[in-house]
Amino acid sequence: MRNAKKRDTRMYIIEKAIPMFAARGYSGVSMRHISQAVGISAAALYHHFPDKQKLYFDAMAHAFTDKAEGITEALEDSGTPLERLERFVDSFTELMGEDPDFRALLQRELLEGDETRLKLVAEQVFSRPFQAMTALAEELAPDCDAHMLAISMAGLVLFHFETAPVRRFLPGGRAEHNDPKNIARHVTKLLLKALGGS
Amino acid sequence: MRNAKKRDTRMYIIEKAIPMFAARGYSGVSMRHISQAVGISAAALYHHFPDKQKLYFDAMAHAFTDKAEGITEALEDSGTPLERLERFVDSFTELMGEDPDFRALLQRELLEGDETRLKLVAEQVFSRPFQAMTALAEELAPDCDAHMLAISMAGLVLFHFETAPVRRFLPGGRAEHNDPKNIARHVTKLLLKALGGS
DNA sequence: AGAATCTTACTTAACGTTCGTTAATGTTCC
DNA sequence: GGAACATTAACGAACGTTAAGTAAGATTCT
Repeated sequence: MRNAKKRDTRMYIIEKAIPMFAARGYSGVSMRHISQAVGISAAALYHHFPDKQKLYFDAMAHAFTDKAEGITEALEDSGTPLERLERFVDSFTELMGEDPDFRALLQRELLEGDETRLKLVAEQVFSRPFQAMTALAEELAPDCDAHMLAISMAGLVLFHFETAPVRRFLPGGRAEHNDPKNIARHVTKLLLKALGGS
Repeated sequence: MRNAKKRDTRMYIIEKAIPMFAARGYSGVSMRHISQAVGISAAALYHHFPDKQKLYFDAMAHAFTDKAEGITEALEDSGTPLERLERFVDSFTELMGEDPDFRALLQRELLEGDETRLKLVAEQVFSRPFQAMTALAEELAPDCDAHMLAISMAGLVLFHFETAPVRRFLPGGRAEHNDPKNIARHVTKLLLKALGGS
């Protein structure tokens, strides 16, 4: 099948490109770098993508698909608000721990700030889970701004991953602080203290 | 004075380069871009810096100097632990709000992960205030890991700035959520709930 | 069925541009 | 006159991208 072959190569290119863009950013990765990693010529990339921008966009879109499902489920499943909070922290931490490329690409998008791509990220990836997060925030702390509390819940988890490379040079930094299980436990404890005893 | 002149130009280059590197990253900014912004030829840059790497390093070092002072003061001044916590959140939020380039450069360093530069950031910028933060964390919640709690305190503030470009596309996002005063108020409230009623 | 043709997925070679950097050459000021 | 600070011009390499050609497999025609 010609179509199957083409789609295979196309997907293989995307899968090779994702960690490269995650590590070195859009302008830090050249078409020749990608072609070398894939094992084809640079010109061949243009049979699958019209230009570098589209390759990057499609790679990012692929890296972001289906990332929100687990989080949304954890939030929308039955249980008390506090149980759902705990499940959210666990699943969000697990997601960030097991997919560093997703996290890096996300944070690069936040820095780079291209409007089109930010809108894609917001609407296709985070809109639904974030809505569930604000709903949960509303239940847990009606006296807080739900939007801000939802952001705080996510940031609390993400920042521990984001700072991992620098924390080993900071006083008291130990390897176990990078363990997703410990991160989830710490964040859960903190959030339960803040929101549990109302 | 020839020395004064040279240092003026050198400092002017650095001041022009900082926002460019913050916005587009190391590989997204060329020597010609910088020279154009400064108003001299690209070759003239090499009278002040041996190469692009050094220019970037010096620009980063300059962007990071004296950033920790205000935070350290807020943490080490007298007062109850809760008062110091509140002052820390206020001064840290103010710092991030008034210097977006510093924040962007910091987050780029966390992503890019060059060991030498990360060590500089850790030791020259964050070592002392972070030590004060862990000391405060120890006082506020002896049952928590102080290192992790200090990271959480910082991440709680930073993430609201980091997500600003995408939050306007998320449900419930409003402009007032980007106001440093509101961010500080929200974070303080949350942390006081978690750590205040022990 | 088998030759002719078309399509797909790739190649090598090259394009014009931009990159970081250097060389050679003024200019300015003590 | 000699540092210090700038210029213009150019280097080779790498950039994104295009052109032209090829090998193989599918499709069509007789």
